[in-house]
Amino acid sequence: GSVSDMLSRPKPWSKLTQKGREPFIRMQLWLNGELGQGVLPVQGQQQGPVLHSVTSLQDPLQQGCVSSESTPKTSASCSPAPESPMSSSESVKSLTELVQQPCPPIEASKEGKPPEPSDPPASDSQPTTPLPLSGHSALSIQELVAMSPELDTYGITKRVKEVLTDNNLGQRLFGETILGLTQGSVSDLLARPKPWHKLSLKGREPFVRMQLWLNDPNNVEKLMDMKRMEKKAYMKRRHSSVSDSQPCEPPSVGTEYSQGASPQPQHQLKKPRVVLAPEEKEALKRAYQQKPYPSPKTIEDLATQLNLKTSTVINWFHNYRSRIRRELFIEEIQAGSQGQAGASDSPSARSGRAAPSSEGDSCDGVEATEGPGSADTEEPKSQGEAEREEVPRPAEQTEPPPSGTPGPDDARDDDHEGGPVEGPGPLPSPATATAAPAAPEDAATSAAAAPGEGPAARSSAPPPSNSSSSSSAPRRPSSLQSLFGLPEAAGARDSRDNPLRKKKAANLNSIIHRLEKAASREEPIEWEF
DNA sequence: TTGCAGTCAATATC
DNA sequence: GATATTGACTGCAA
Repeated sequence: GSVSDMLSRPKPWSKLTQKGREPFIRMQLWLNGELGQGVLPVQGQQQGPVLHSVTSLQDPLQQGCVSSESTPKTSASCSPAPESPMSSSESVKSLTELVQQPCPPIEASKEGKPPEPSDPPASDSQPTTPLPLSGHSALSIQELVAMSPELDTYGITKRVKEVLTDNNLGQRLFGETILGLTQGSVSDLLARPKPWHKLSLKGREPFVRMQLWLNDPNNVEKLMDMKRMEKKAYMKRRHSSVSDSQPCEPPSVGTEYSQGASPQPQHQLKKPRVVLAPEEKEALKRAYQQKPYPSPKTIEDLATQLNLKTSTVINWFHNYRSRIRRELFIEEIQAGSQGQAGASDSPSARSGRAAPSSEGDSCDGVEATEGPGSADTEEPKSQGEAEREEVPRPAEQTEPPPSGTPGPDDARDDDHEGGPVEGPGPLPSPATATAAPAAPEDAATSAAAAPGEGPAARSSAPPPSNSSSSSSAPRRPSSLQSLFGLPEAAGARDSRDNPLRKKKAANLNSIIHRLEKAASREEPIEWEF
């Protein structure tokens, strides 16, 4: 409990008593690998211990050791520089410099063959995950991450994208070689980087790796070499398989399967990927608009109505929530850059242009369509998707309770009280649902059940007409605005704003949900919106 | 138990 | 062929 508390709500150093500082010193030492068994007598070390490992880290990096010289696996070539005692602040500072060091022009040099990205997770004593490109030992990426200053994730990804495209390097290669991630993850990461402060330690790792890679003067050259080698290997394989007449390509799955004889295990076990039909997605989205946090009952109902597995529905909600959140992050960065306000985030914000990952569908089609700044960056491609998504805006339905009532339950239907969800059959019309905020379940599931239904009708339908409705309608935008620091300007009603508003509203629901949870805990909490 | 972050990997799209 | 999307999974924290 203490640990949890300390990790989530650390006090500033200056406010800590001598005793209170102790755990932090221990943590710092532990991060540096200097605290082995936890038996360190810390008393009186307020000055902060020496962080040798950090100092040893930077040298390899600065010396271009990030990726070892040609003979890969020999970490020897990059032996860390001699340690020099350094105070923690000094260490951190130099690390900061290291990681933030501007990225030098990319050019080529010679190759270092990266160790396979699939480094096994390390154990405690042998600090973990070596930097992919590096042969150098001493440093674990975790250490670097832990000590790393705030990085401009957006800027980093932007630069990485530039370098990759400029040099015609693929995400797959980059991901597998440098980050130890798959192509899809890389794509996602590059398109939708989260702000540094929203990232967990693990989530920061790829960014630190990218930064290090950017700082490596030979980065491109090394990747190029990798590429060449891959190609060679590929050709080789090809040739050999051709000459063997029996290509090693996977046998047609279909035939394999039909053979009852020896059903091949590996393949068999693979579950086919579920692909949700557009109507199903629409229905789920509608349900989400109603309830971002549906109760198990609602989920089940949804699953039944859509003929999906409940786990699929659950997963869908998880993914959707989390992706919506991410969309918001980017928008914060894009939109908030000037309005310091919401921007909260990393300095990254500055670069106004965003490479908005156009995915129309992915997150509600929510992206980009905001009015002011982004009009020009708009991607027509997603239009269609976004368009069809005139779903009711979540906020309209799940508006935050005007007063501190139990209202927030709006965002989550814990109890399913309202619940005449039943009947997979003809469901209550969406309009009904909307009009009856009191029966959230109903709303959610009915939303699912009426995919084709004109959402417009609903969106235009009077919002939960409670007393505040009339005033709240116009008011809502502004509250959102203050929450997110995003301009909701004039055209608020303009349909073009819909996606953005929906997204914001959805997030608002989520916040409400969390607030609600927090409220029940009665602990002081710092909220970050 | 629930929600989330991070990721994989199949599939869709460019 | 490269990149984007997205359902599923793992591990962790509350």
